Amino acid sequence: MFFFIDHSNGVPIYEQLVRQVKYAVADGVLSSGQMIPSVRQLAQQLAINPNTIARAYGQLQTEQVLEPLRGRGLVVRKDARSRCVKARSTLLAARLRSALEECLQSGLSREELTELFQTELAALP
Amino acid sequence: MFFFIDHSNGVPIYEQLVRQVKYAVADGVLSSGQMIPSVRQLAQQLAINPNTIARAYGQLQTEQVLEPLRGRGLVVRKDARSRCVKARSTLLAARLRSALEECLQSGLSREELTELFQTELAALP
Amino acid sequence: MFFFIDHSNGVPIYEQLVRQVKYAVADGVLSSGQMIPSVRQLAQQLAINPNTIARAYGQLQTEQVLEPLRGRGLVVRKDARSRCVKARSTLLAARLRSALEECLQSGLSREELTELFQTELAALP
Amino acid sequence: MFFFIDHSNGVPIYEQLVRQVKYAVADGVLSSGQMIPSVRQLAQQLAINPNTIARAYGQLQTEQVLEPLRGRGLVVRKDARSRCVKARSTLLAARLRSALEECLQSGLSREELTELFQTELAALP
DNA sequence: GTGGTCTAGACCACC
DNA sequence: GTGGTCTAGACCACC
Repeated sequence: MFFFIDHSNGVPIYEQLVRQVKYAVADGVLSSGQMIPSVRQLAQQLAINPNTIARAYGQLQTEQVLEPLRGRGLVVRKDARSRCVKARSTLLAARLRSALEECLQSGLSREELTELFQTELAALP
Repeated sequence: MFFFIDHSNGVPIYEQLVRQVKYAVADGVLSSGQMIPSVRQLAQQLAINPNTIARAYGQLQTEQVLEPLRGRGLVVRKDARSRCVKARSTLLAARLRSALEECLQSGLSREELTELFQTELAALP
Repeated sequence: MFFFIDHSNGVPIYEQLVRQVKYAVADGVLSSGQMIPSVRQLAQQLAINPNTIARAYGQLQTEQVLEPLRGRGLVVRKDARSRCVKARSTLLAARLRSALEECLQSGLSREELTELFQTELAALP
Repeated sequence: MFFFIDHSNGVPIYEQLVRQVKYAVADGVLSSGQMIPSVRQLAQQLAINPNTIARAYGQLQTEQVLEPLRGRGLVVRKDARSRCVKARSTLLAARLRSALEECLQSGLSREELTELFQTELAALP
């Protein structure tokens, strides 16, 4: 699977999972009707407490991204993609905006910030 | 004074204070030898518990940004600025980088990301 | 457990704990991966406020001696020993040096000081 | 004068002064009947709050090391020397002992400690 | 007046 | 269960 957990960045693990599932659906990597890994399987794979996975999956059901397939597991809802695309925009914009705000409040000029953006973007794989 | 506390963003208050003091020193808003507000005074002004301020000030001493004038208060160390400029770069770069990483991992292309950056930057005051 | 708190020597309790944990790791009494007592447990055992323990544990994380297993507790980092050996040397040398300095500045000769050292060392259990 | 104040070692300034006066008397650098600097003069010279000097001098009177010379200042009592020699022994022995105790408790062997002692002693001016 | 430490206890996220 | 943060308030040394 394609989930990456960062144990050290302070973002709750279940929250990282929720986001990554949404991103995968938005991006089409996970498509409607597709089954996602079982709680146990993913817990083992990521070496994470099953409760944490369950919590993420629960939230994704509440947010109408996943739905249970009677006794067999969870699948991506067929109306999930547009919802996830929207969610992704919102989440990313908010994340980026708050980083930019901190930069400007720290005294960085817009020019310095733009330069920093380009440097960092270029440095990413 | 020029400190703004966001009680809702999950970042610990003492951590927000530590950063903002560093930014202020880096930016020259606080300069060497200058006294910073007393624990009690700042606590009252920000409506925050004095212990929380003291914790931030303690950390800033450990990081050699502030030094005590025994019994009189805390001042910015004379060698603090370059240290804070460096710290600011590190902190902001890390913050921005992790936001960009999330954007790219979510499936956004570099072009979309650059566009998002410009939109968000333009929207900020 | 093997921690001893001296409430009367002026050294902050959390600082005594930080040192003793470092010494225990340096000495191999605590080894990598080993869990340390929980905040509440140690607080009860030493009849100390949990906050004080938490403060010491927090500092030990900052200094990369301990790391969290989220939701389960704190363990000694696997690279902590060499760090603690170094820290122990530094701490003890500084402590001893400052005692020796005071002795010499007081007018004691090196011979008298050496004699005092031997007497005191012999008197210790 | 021959007083050295270390603002960074945590020992209260007045306590440093009290000790140093006792050491000077014990060592014969200050002898009976000799006047010591006035509160104001010493405060200015050491760039220290006069209250702090006054507190140290007060304690030295209580401990029968100094006595007032009606309206003209403080002098070393004529019976002060033996008292100070005794005090010096006690103070230095206690200081050294507590350093040695910490060393042994940290896991250092007596041999390592003796070696450390010799190294540190040799390194002092 | 200043900061530093500690206690007591609440609340939180995570597991 | 775990640690982390914060509030409230006491007490201390120092100036």
